[in-house]
Amino acid sequence: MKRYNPQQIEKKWQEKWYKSGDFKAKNFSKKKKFYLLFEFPYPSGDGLHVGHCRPYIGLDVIARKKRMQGYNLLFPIGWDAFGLPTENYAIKKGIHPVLATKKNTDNFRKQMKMLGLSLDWAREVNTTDPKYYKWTQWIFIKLFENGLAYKDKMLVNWCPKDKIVLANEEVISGKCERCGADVEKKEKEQWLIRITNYAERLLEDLNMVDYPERVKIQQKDWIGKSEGAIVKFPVEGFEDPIEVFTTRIDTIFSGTYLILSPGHKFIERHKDKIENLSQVLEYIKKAKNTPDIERSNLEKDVTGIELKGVLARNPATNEEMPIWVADFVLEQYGTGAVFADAHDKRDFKLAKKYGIPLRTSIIPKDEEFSHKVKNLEECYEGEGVLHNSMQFDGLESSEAKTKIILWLKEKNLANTKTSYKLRDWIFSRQHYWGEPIPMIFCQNCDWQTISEKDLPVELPNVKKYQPTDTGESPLASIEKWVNVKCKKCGGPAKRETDTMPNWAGSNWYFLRYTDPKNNKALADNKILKYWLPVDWYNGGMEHTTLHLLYSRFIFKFLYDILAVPESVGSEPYKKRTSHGVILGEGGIKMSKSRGNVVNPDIVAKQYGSDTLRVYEMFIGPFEQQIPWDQKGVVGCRRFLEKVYNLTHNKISKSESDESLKILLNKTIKKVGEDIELMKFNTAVSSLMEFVNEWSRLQINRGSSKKSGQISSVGLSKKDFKKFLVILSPFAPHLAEELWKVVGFAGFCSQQKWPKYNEKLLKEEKVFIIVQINGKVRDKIQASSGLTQGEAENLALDSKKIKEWVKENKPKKIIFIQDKLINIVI
RNA sequence: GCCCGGGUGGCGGAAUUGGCAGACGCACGGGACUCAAAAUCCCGCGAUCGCAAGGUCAUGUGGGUUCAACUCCCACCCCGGGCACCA
Repeated sequence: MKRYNPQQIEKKWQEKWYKSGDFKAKNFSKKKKFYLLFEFPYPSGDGLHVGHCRPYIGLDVIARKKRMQGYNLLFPIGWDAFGLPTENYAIKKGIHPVLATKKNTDNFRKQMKMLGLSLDWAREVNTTDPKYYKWTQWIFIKLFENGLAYKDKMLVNWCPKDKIVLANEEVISGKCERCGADVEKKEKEQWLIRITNYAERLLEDLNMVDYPERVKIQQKDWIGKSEGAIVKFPVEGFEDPIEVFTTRIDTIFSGTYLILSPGHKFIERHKDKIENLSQVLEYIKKAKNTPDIERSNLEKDVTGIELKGVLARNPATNEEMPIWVADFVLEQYGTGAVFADAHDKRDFKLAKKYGIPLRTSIIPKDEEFSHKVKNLEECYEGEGVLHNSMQFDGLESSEAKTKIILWLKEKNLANTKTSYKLRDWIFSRQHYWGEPIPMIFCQNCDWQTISEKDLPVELPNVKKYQPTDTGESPLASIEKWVNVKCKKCGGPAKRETDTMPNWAGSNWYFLRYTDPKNNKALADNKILKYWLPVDWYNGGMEHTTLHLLYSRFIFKFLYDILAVPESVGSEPYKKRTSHGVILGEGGIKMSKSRGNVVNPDIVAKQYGSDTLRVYEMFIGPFEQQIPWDQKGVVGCRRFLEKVYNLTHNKISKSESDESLKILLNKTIKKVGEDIELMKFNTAVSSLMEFVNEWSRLQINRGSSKKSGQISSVGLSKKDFKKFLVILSPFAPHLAEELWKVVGFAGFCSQQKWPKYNEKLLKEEKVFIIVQINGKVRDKIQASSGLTQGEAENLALDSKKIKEWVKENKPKKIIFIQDKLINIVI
């Protein structure tokens, strides 16, 4: 008997598949299109580990099934290859990043082919390819032309170790996302993108898409919409009032002082009126130099300083209010100023510390607690009933909010206002290995775009890839490249030397897949119209607030400027799912430094790619984190061997055994539904159950093991075909091999996905659970479809039940057909 | 602090959404085959009492709803993730 030898089988089928071109998507095919997408990888020097493989395999299972269901499937692949790791590697080894990228993508490609992924390799894209980033630059130019890209001097997050400006998104609790160093603040000119213009649409349009609820919630939280009011606080002897954003205008009557952020322009503008200016400036200087990590430490004592010599007035009470500066008030949010009262912990703390008067205006429901609040012993931040609030006394917070706004609005002292936490997107990086920003600066004519015909602005060769200590990119040192002529006045001008962040290329790559070779547009309009939107996009949870939000934004922008056909709609991804990370054994993160990385090449070499695929799907719920278990792999190998051994014989029966036929039907239904829900683990286990049953049946038929010729019992040719087809998304190589061995025509991967027979799902014989008072006491076999009366008779007839019931009369009987009967005594 | 997940055998996990808790796989124990081992196959495998039939207890903890709770409600504990002075 032949032995299962995946190493031999797999290579052969991979070659045949890729040669046949079966996985190529066809533009404008009459079949229904389906665009299935996973996040394209960053080709690191370390290669893929088993964790990366999980989403690829999962989506490949879906892809193979969809194709069998008759879809014209687009399942593409590409490389997100700009970025720091490659640059750092270049710096360290002195190898050009282009070469390093080539080496890494070659390795990734080899690994992915080894997994038998049914990708369309003809549409491969690479973000570092000038033909690709020409269009990334084109998008930037369009952003600029539409007033969405601008340069501004600002305090940026500066990583002193990586010497790079970080986006807010790249700062994780005050530390650099990449290297973990404490992030500093530095003032720099930066390109920014007005993503904030799209805040409302990015929020609102979440209603149009099928994303997991937690993804939507994270996006919503990140956008951080809050509705409130701008209130004007007049300042004694000044024309301009201080404006304050608040969501709690119901507490306005307790506002006893104002707090400004250290960078508030009021201070600079009215410095001559501030009596203690030098102390104030010192405080501000200190606050600005405090790293965010310390500023955001809630345990920390609050600090502040009063602006002596200036006073504001509460527009509701008309009382005088001292003006303070405190570092916990943020410049970037709202108006950079707040009114302070007893209903905010920080305001409360600050007032207690410096003896600023406080007053309450909200009473909580709890009576004992409300005493403490009124006596200013405790700070109450919630909503409640108003007091100390003149004509609004006795109102609930929610009602008071609308009424107070109306009242102040009439006096022109307030207006409703919506605020967002989302900030504009810092788009410059001072690094080599990124797309050059296609802009030129002329002293006389200001910033100008590079003409479209001169795109791409290719990355020039440099001697050193390190960023400079001044924070400029290494491009700045190439004078020949930097100095150009202004296209307007012909005078001397300079190129922008900053490059784009990683996200630039990944914002729109899924558009390029539809038409990867186009050199007239980022993609042809008709082709975009055919393929878009992406029907199903899977990716990691870590990209929810970064890549997913950015790419939705860029897509909306492209939609607005008609670079994307209108019929497609303004959301790029119809459905989003996410996968869980695979952890090392023992549940710790897999990482090179821990030395617990499992290489798929080694697993595949030992057990075969199909085993690796099946195991990665079987290991646990797809969207959940799961530790790798090397010992567990063997179970999947045994399963495939069993399939191989069972079928490596003549399959000749014309009709399957009834029980197997029924089970096969159930399995077809279960596997199909589970794949759609990404419940791959239970799909695999139901395939295992089927194979176990089939195998058990053969052995019971008394076939001789000695002869090594297990006669094929139980499964007909027709049903065996169906089985191979539903197995094939998980173990495509084995399915293809057996397809051929048994002598079926064509490729298994080209077959139709089988339909199950609804009639066969209902079993004729069922087990009915008999319970006494909700506890299982017996199971009775009966034909399906029994009525309550029939079931009752059967149940009460049973010996065991008789013993339990004895003389007691049933008080109540609950009956669920074909399932359960519960006798309450 | 706030917002999401999650807690089930020795382990990874199932459980049609309120109806047999522990499918499937690993590990482990016993047996068959073998001179022997590996491989393979069969049996067992939550705890506890019992020779057994069978009983009792058990899904993080404590309460509740229900004929019936892993599933629903309330309170709490623990683990993972996200946000974090957002006015």
